[in-house]
Amino acid sequence: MNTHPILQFLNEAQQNAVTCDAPALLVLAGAGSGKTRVLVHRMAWLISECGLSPHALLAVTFTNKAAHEMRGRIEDLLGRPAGAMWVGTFHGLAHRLLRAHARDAGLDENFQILDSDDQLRIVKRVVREMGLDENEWQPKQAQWFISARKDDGQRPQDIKHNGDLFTATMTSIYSHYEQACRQSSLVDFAELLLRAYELLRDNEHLRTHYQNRFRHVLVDEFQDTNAIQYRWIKLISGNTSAITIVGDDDQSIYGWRGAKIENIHRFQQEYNDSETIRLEQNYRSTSTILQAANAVIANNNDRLGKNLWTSGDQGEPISLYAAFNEQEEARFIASRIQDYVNQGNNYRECAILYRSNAQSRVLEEALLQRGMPYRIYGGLRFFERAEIKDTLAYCRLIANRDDDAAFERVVNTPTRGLGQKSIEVVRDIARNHKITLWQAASKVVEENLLPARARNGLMTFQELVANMESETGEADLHELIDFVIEASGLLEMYLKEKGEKGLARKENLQELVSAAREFDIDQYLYDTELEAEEAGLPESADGESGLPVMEDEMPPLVAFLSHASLEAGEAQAEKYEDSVQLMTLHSAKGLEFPVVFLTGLEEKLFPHQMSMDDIDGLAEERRLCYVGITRAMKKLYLLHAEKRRLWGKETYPSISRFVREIPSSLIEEVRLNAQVSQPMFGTSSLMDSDQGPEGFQLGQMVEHPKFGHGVILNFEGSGPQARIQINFESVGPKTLVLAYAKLEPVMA
DNA sequence: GTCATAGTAATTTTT
DNA sequence: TTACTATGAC
Repeated sequence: MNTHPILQFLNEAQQNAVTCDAPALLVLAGAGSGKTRVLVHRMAWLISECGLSPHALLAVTFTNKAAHEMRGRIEDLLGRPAGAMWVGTFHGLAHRLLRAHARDAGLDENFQILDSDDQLRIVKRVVREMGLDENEWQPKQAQWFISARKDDGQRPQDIKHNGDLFTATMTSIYSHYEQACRQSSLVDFAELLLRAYELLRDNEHLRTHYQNRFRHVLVDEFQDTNAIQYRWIKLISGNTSAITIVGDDDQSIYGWRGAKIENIHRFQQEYNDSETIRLEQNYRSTSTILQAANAVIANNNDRLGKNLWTSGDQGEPISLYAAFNEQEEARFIASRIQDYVNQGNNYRECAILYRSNAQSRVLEEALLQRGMPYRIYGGLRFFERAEIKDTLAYCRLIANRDDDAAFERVVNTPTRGLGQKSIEVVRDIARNHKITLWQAASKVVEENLLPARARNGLMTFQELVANMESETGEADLHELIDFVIEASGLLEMYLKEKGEKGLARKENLQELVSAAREFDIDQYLYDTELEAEEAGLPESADGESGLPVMEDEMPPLVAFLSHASLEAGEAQAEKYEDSVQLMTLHSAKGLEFPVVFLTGLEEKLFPHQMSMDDIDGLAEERRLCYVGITRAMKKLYLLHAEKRRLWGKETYPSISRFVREIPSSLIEEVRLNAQVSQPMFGTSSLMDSDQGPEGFQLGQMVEHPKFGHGVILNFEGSGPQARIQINFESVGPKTLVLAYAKLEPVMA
């Protein structure tokens, strides 16, 4: 056992991962195996033992939370600030690159970032301006199309539609949308990544610079990377930098968002000198819980393979409860939590997880009824609130009059007599002259193209924005925002809202001012830190190559606006109160709780209807289930309802296949009168493997005499009753009685 | 410009 | 069922 301080308290696999000197390292880290710890310790190791400067490290994560945590922990470990180290999210780092080299990236210095809300507005406008029917060509769908293509690295000209009307139209919308963004100097989230990639790809000078600078690139949650992120990582690390990726193929749950689980396989192929280290010892859960998780995930194909184990106790059995309906499910949970808390524990140790947000209401009601405190994750975040976005829209116009998204948002907020008609006139002018809305508005005013009232409204608006700028020329950021809130009339408008709402909005606006004040200070501290670090590093290539360092001259307002888009803030406050935690399975990833309730374990709900028809969707649902199970430390409850109201209709769902994939020996069924017994559901349906009755396997390709080829999705029952669900290429999913189905396996 | 009503669609979410 | 959008009446 190595006793180096950095390696203390790490197990052997963790130590190997920290000290590995292969040029490319893949760490397959199971749930609860100390993934972040390894990453942080490896960075500390590289700095203190391998002599790398913090300047030469690049660490990438997906969420701001993870990035902050990583930076904090590495600074703790090193005992000093690591300002010069690039630690951030893909989007944050891409943004940083684009700010530093805006010109080379073909962007305006003052470009701003669109969040998905703003993006949708622009897409909507584009669709309308193209004269397309919004019902036939839904903006939401177009937005999705554009993002998906960008995530895949495709520009409109790269897309081949082969006469396909859908693709052709969508591509055309994409193209028009791009133009609109360019005109307004706006960049959406996917664009940040794509643009940053293209910047390095097309600019050899910059590429070489960054490849030389970053001697070691580390990526967290690698299973969540999309195509363009992978390519960006490859490009920036070049052929000479070392690379460490950490991930877990079994926890890939964002395939629907463009994440490519195959990137892990690709990495192994493309870096043929790579080494793979598995972290399989789990420090979180009881062995019962781990066995259940392992059994479920074993039903997936194409895994890299990994078996979690623990040296800990077997712990309590998993409780399975069949509720009458969703209300009863909720009441049961509430009463169990009550019992748990009465034994001297805290609410915050309990988490209720569900597949879709719609399920949360009934759960909330049950908790409310008992007066139990709870907190829901997800929902509107601070910078997404209407009042905040309105205020920031004014700020964006101060920084850049050509920001059409901001213009549209507040040109008539608060109302100043500009209805749809008037705005339509402005839009027309803008489109016909290929100018921005602000420029078009000026033209409308000058040439008197609108009735007096509307014309006055436009003039007032333009003067208002101009005044805001001149009045606050020398002011600090928070003073500017304070001024905008007042002068725009937004405060007055919101205070008129009835009930508590107006007051809450006012508080949020005040909160925005304090956020701006803190941002001023942070920004100042960060800059000085950075300079100090850079100055102390003579080997830095920045000076001699004439490349700008970072954030050299970003105006505070532009910096703050970017910050607001990139870090939407916490979803809900009051996080210090002891409360039950409610969230979707997706948002539970990365968290852990002593007691976990997995709700709605029913076919069509979990696995969800929309993911049931193909084997990939099903595999992702199963991974989601794996994530859910592995959140639990001590006690896991599985719940399903026999009757559930779904969209106003009563349904009688059957128990989720995932429950049946857990060995029955790990489960005890909770009966209504609180007695406990062994599981009762059909002895044979509780199968401990993915083996079908006749040796067929889930995901296997089979041939049916009538329906042709299809993939096996599920088995139900056994004996003469046994049925099998297959997704046929010709007719889609079908459930057949196995005994009559005359299936033949098909060799791949 | 605001309010009421009808119609529609309905995972998962971060940046 | 609900929640959101679009439309039409005042």
